[in-house]
Amino acid sequence: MEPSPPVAGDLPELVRDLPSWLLTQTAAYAHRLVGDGLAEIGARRYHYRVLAALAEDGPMSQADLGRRAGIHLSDMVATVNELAEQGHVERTPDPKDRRRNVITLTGPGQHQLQILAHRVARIQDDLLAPLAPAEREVLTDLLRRLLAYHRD
Amino acid sequence: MEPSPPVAGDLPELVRDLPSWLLTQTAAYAHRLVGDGLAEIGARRYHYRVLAALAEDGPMSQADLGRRAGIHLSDMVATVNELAEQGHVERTPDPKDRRRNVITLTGPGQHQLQILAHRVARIQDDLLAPLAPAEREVLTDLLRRLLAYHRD
DNA sequence: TCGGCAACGTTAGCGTCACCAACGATTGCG
DNA sequence: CGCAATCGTTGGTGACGCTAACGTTGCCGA
Repeated sequence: MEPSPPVAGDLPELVRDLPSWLLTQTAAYAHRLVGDGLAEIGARRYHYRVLAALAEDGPMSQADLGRRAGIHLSDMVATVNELAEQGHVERTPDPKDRRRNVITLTGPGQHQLQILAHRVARIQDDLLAPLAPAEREVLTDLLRRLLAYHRD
Repeated sequence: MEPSPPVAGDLPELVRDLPSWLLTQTAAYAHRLVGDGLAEIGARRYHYRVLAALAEDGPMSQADLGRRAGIHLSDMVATVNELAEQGHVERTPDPKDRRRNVITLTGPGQHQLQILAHRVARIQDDLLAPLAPAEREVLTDLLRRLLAYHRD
């Protein structure tokens, strides 16, 4: 379902300790944990992002939603299709602007978001299992700063 | 050349602060930095890993090399092809075992490895730019522990 | 000694993720 | 009023790591 992370147990020294290597490897595990965890209940990462955005900001056009959730416009089509099929969102034409679809979170969608959020939270715990609470704080803080820096 | 990292400037709260999100996002930037940096001189990540493995352990079969560098057997074909075309490795049939190719690092290959290693080191610096030396240590330590844990 | 199993290298193809290009339909600005 | 921009949609790209299949070659036990 998800590609496994690279099995590299013990790479060359010149690679093993590179921060970029450590980052991409741990990210691969994180990615798989989340992907598998969501797949178990028939969901995807994109679903979670979209539902979260809708819950926080209310109904909006497909394009706005994509921007809000960091999902490419052309990938929104399938994502909204899937969520609509599952009954978690509704896609209705905007009468005020007939180019647009308005995407609305349904009741079941709100419930699904809770389920996904709960599951995702548990996965974070699995991910950070070997770290003490204070260390988890340190890690997320460092990553947040790195991310902010590179986002410019 | 490389897919850009997700542009998500300001995702929903339910996503923004997840460790798995921070990890995969920073990893995406790291990945792109390295990929772009190597592409500028006509190299790939795989090239660096293969050359590093050869430099450390000497000539070996294509399969062993793949295992050592954490590269799938079926991806080794193209990788070795490219490196051989560039004259950085040599692929010779093993007279002792005619199933095998023995891959050898050439002189120019050693030189190329130095170039790549230097470039990669500079990229690590770009990546960690916003962090103080001590913080960099903390980050790599935490990541190393995460990785060791999930590798089981 | 030889029959079958295992390893090697190779080709082909998949699935995910994020992307780009192009298109018709619609809107809104100058 | 016409032209540019936006919206949703389709189809395709490229990197990455994977699986499946196949012919060749080596090895080991009966």
